[in-house]
Amino acid sequence: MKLERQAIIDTAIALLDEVGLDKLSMRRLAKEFDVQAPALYWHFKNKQELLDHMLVAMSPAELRVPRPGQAWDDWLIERSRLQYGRLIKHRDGARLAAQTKPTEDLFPGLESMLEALGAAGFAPEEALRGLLAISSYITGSALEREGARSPAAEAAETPETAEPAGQPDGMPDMSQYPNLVAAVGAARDPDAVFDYGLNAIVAGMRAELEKRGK
Amino acid sequence: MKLERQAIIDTAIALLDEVGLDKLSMRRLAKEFDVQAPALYWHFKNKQELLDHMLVAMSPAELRVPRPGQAWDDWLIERSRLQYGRLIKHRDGARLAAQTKPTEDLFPGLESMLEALGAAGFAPEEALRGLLAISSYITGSALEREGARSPAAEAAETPETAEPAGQPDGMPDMSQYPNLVAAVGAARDPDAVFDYGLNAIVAGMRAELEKRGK
DNA sequence: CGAAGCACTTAACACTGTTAAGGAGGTGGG
DNA sequence: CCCACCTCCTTAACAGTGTTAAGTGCTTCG
Repeated sequence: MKLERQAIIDTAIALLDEVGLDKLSMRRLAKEFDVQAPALYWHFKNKQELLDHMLVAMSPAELRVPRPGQAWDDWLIERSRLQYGRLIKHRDGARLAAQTKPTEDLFPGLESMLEALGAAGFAPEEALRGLLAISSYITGSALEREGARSPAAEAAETPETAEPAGQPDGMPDMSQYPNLVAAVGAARDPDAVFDYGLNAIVAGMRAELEKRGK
Repeated sequence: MKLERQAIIDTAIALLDEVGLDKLSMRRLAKEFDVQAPALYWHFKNKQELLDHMLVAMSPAELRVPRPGQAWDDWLIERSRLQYGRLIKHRDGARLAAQTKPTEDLFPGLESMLEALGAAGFAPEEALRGLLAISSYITGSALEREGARSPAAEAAETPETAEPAGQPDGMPDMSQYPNLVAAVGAARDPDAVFDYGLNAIVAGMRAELEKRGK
């Protein structure tokens, strides 16, 4: 395989899916190209730069603008879902996003989105504020999702059938937490939780727009 | 200083503020106690366990329940702000939260909150869904905030030099991004951005409650 | 033919988390 | 009194990390 910038990025992403972020080392990545680790430093000045570009490669370039005739809120939700999907599609994708500061490669996409929202009636500051809130929410949700499992979901993992066996060691006494037990179902479907908050933020933006429209 | 579990956690947090997450090593922490690094492994089975407890120590134990007479939404917002504040108060606090899965130490707090929301009329699943969304939003926002700076704010400075063999982008020409430039002010005040999304999610919960109340 | 630059190698540095084995200090029991 | 035991820490070491410095073939060009 040829050793070029984009090839390295792609292979690194594939390797990330395979071994996870912790085991993704320069030496391990170099091995994928039958090359010594320092060779990578000719193409990237350090590991962080490589990670940055991996994240950019994961971020959707599509949907920077609504489809023809699509309402701004439908488009925003669709795009956010897509971005969320990209993050959780790759192993440790959110953790990667967490330790990577955004590069200026995102500027063009951001600009297009601001323009689209501007066409819908938003002032640039309003639009950016909404986009930032959504962006934070997306990475936070993806993070919580891949955090092995959310605490409530972990509680749900106790098989109902194991009840007579008593509490397995390490498992706390769930009867202390009746509300939590009753609520566990909500955490079972992380996509629903994500949509819930996403819709709320978009609704907030819509309210702002309507109020100002009057 | 005595070498006890809680003392280690507290010192580790202080050290985190001082040197940052990347430089927070077991050897460095041990030095704070005039002790060799492996001594810490008598108190914690590994570094991750220590990190977990650091995060718990940062999470607010107060406000698990509304003040007397306080409306549920005011309480929820206040508590969320508090938690957000705790995260950004410590250096790399959000990054720490990002690489730490929640432990069951959070169960009691969660249970109290579910109970409080239940008293306000929420079904357990609704309440948990809202809390999870808010929690995601908090860590995501804190993360984005400490990510040095938001992309737009970064655009405001830009003392960068050109890349060697990179894309022909060269120096970012900000005039290409008029909307972004116009919106930069919104990113200047991250607290306002945070409040914006937080209010939106809480408003979503309120709407759900009112709809069901009719 | 020689210079220049690219793309890589080998060797090494300064770290990291973590384990194994052992030793000092105190406590309790026979 | 002495030996065993437990707690808490030490020293030594392992396997691995990101990263830099110096050197080596290879291609391309003047």
